[in-house]
Amino acid sequence: MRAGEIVSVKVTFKEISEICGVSLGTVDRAINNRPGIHPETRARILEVAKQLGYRPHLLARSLATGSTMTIGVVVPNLTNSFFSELAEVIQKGARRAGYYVYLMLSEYDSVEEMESLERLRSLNVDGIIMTSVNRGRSFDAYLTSLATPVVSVSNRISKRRAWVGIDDYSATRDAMRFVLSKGYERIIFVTENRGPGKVSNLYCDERRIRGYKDALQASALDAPPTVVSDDAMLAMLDSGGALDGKRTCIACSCDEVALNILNALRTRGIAVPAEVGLTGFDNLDQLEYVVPRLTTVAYPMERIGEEAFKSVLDEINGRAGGSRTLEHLIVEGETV
Amino acid sequence: MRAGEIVSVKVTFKEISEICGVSLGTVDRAINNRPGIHPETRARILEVAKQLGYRPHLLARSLATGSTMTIGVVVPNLTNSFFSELAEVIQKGARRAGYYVYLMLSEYDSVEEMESLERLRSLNVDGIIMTSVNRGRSFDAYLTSLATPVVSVSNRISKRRAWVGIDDYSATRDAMRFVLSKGYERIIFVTENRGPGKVSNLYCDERRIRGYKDALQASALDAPPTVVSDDAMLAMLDSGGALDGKRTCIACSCDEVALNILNALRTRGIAVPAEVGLTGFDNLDQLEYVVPRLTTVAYPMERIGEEAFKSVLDEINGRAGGSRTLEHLIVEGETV
DNA sequence: TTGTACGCGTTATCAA
DNA sequence: TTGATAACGCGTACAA
Repeated sequence: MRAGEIVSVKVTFKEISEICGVSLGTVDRAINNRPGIHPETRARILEVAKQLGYRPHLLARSLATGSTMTIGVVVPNLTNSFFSELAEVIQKGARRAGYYVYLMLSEYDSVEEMESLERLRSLNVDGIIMTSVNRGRSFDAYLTSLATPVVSVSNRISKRRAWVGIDDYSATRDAMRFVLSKGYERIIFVTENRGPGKVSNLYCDERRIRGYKDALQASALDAPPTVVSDDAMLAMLDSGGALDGKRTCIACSCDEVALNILNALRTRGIAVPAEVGLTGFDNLDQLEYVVPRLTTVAYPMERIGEEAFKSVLDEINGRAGGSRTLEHLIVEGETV
Repeated sequence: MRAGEIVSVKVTFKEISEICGVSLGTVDRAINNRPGIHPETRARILEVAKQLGYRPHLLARSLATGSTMTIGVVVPNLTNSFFSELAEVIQKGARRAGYYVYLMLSEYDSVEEMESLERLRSLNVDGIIMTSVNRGRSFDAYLTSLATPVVSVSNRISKRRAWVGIDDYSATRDAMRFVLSKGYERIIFVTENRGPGKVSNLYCDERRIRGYKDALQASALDAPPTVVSDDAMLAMLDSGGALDGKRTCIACSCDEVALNILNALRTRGIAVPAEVGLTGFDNLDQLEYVVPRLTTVAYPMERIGEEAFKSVLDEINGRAGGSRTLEHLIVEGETV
């Protein structure tokens, strides 16, 4: 074995201390750059540690210190790029601050989400950022019982819990007003059907639906608000119920749904926006590649990630995390 | 405090043992369902544990057992949905087997990738799956020094290391043959320029380039193989150098690049495939929303994730992980 | 069936 | 400047 060669044997403070003829405490002082050690001793120990390929045992360290420098991130999936963008942004921010990320997926399943939280808690993560599919007082109490800072993104869990997102209500209302200003006589609101056993009554869905309804009711339109699932919307298109003469716009609760509807419309030979209007929500990166450009609601994803991380970090350090509502913007595409 | 109420105080074997008037060993037998304990004792202990809201301390457990039931996943980013799809698939597979995922991003930076690996090693993950941006014998030796199973996906690291992917060479050659069969007289191959400081000579890029070159050289075409970066390709489009009369196809090393080129062509009013052909590689889910349908190379992402996980799992359990080459398929879209 | 004692690798406190 | 020792929470081998 040559000097400097990387070795695969597990080397701990113990081996180093024996070789150097010092105590564990001194090895610790050298490795972790603590004061109260002779420079020469430190140099000698560090040299040996390097030769042996010493690697700190983070589990042992965390057990001793109580801190893991890790935050948990729980999102429904990575398929919807809203979540993968969010996860990536949080990852980068965390890393800059010396933190790392444990990623868990809930699949829009409330039980899986709870299991994820249990595990993160058992792993002693320092904090958790989640787009929660659970919510309400009892869930909030449960989170509190974790004795770990938890901040939510997008889906508000309760009034008292730190939350970062946009004003979904106003954003949707603004979008609907924009649609109405274009002379549409009817707007159908489409939400995502996530399948059996999956959570459907998400906070941000509700806020968006309310924004839609209020915008409609405040308008001169006589057509009542209509909220349907994406499945139902497709069925309506097939039955011809969607286009009954009135100038109609299909407003989707998120881009993901809007893209699917756009495909369905294309398949059926229905022109957008000539025959029917379409709007989304999120302004996903992938919209860049979709023609026609979707009219949607944009907001700064990077800042959401940053603020969410800042918020957990505050709570980790004993300060109040606090909620932040970020600004939104209507992206005037070509589908309305 | 009511019975059954969730409590936030940290509760360990010690508290439970004191309350129940038994030893730590007995608490362990009850909690971890070990034999050699009186059913009544067990029931009593479990009841108390439940009341107190006991949660296992996974760090302590891992320190004692040496196993974390966690695998590390290192990918460049989550923006390219190839990676987010992969991460999600691995996540699900791991979870089904009782494993969890620690996610790290390398940003196509070889140093960041090494740091990620160091951390995963220090966290004592049981295994690692990565789309490596480093490679070669010395890197392979470094991985071996981690004393942790590492299998690579897509980018092969060395001949001896377990790897899961497709035959990039044949896949690209097949795609090029398909393009040639459509009467194209020239094919330009475009790779991704990941920016300064980022890795560019990836294994799969190289394999695809070779497949491209060999297909061209085996053809009747007199035009020499031309490999350029996406930046350079855009410049060529502006200078008009790309379309000089010959029937040309732009073959991209991945869908991500192809989509960007497609946008560029659209912006410049160049019709696809009428004026120029275009192919991608990966068959990303998001292609579903892009018109015209991109001609590309498809492969089963779920199976790649499954096989990769199966391979690490094998190595974790002391068996040889082994490499697997999965099948690919040319997706005949509308861009050639 | 139950209890004891040691080890996992590190940090932290107190003496020396 | 250094060393010894007790945590941290749990697993495990052995003894009772």
